[in-house]
Amino acid sequence: MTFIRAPRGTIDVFPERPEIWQRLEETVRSVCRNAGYTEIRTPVFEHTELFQRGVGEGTDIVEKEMYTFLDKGERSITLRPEGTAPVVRAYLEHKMWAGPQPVKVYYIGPMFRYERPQLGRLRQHTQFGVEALGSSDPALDADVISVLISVYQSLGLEGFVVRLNSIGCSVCRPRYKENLINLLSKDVDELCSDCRRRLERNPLRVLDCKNERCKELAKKLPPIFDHLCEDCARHFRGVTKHLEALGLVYKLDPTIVRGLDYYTKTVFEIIHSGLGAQDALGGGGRYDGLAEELGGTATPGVGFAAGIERAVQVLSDAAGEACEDASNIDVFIAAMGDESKLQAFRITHALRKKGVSSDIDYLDRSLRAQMKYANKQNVKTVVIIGEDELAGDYAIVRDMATGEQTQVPFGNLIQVLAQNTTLLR
RNA sequence: GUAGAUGUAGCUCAAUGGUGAGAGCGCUGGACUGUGGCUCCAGAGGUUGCGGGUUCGAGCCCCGUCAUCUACCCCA
Repeated sequence: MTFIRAPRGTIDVFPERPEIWQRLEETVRSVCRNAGYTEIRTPVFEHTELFQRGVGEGTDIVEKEMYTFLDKGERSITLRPEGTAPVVRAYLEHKMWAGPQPVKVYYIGPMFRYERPQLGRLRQHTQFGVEALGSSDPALDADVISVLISVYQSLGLEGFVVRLNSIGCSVCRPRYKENLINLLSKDVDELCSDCRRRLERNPLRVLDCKNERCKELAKKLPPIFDHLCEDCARHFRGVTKHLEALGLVYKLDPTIVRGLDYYTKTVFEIIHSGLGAQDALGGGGRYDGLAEELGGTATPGVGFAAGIERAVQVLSDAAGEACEDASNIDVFIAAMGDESKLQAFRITHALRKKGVSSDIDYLDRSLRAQMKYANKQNVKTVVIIGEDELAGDYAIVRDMATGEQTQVPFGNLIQVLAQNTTLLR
């Protein structure tokens, strides 16, 4: 019988990491609340069609990365690979367009993609994100971007860069693509094999190829900024104007494209050098055509998604081993003998009711071993109870930092420990 | 889907094709019948990922397979 391991591309979060996760999630919630976003929780699985239509048939996500299966009712179900399409689905399904606009929501939850795992890439990972629906105001694009930045700033993270681009709309993007194809087709033989494929499927991707020769050719190509239609150009100027009004630093980058079909106009990424090849902490953009694509009323929207695991990675690198010595409990009660142990059990539970975290030995260990254990747990105060103490109606309270011990009558013990603990905290 | 690297104790790693596969850390116990950290002693813990092959003999060489890591494609 072989041992069952976690499936490929999944992880257990447990050593010191949960603390970073909690801090991150709390920060996301408070920053979002502060900016007027309310939480939305959508299902972890949806009808496969939602992603086929929303994310796009030609995308890698839909083409080869979805966890899709038939349920017992023969429905095709897919574990959500991303959060935007489900949120837009919920917006349409609950007729949120009939209420006050814009609708600003945020989410935190697991996403699933069937990929080969590597640094910063898992099959189940967690994203937080926001979506703002019902307005095409460029100020809203800037609002969304500012939330993303604020989360990392609030966490004290440094060294991230925001990259910004516009990929136009259904009017100007096809024209630009056509232009690229014309310009590149005479150099087809010089492109790498990937780019030759890209030229047919998504010419914009040639712009951010890592191949040296392709980069040279890409440099000669005109940036998309020069080819935006009047509407898109004006919108883009609006976004940069609002970012600058907040003093937010960004880098214009005509090479960023995005892997999902629904993006229009604004697209952006936030990257960090400590992440390896997958250097994006998060990314997003505007998706003015998505609601209609899903069969609903036309509704503009803008949002982003960011990876929790990736943020945890850079945060824990930054923190180093600083947060190692946190203890789980305030007071450990070491006891010898059946009667003392029963007394210790009572005291432990009485302490917990007072808000003092406390625990006892469950392995019938010697006093020495119990002390050793308490020390390993970084407990600040140990209470010692044996026959002598029971007979004398007191307990020994030991301060583990100084080694000082005092005798405290059982009658005062709870109160003394409670006071002690608040002082030590 | 493709490529490379790596699989030996709980962890990090040793071991020219040759005796019974070792060390450090960790864990448990003891020296100290009732007092942690330091020190010393002892103990537990291994199908060398799995399956074949070559060989008198394989942890080591060969083939296959699985897993992990990193990278490509692409993305959080």
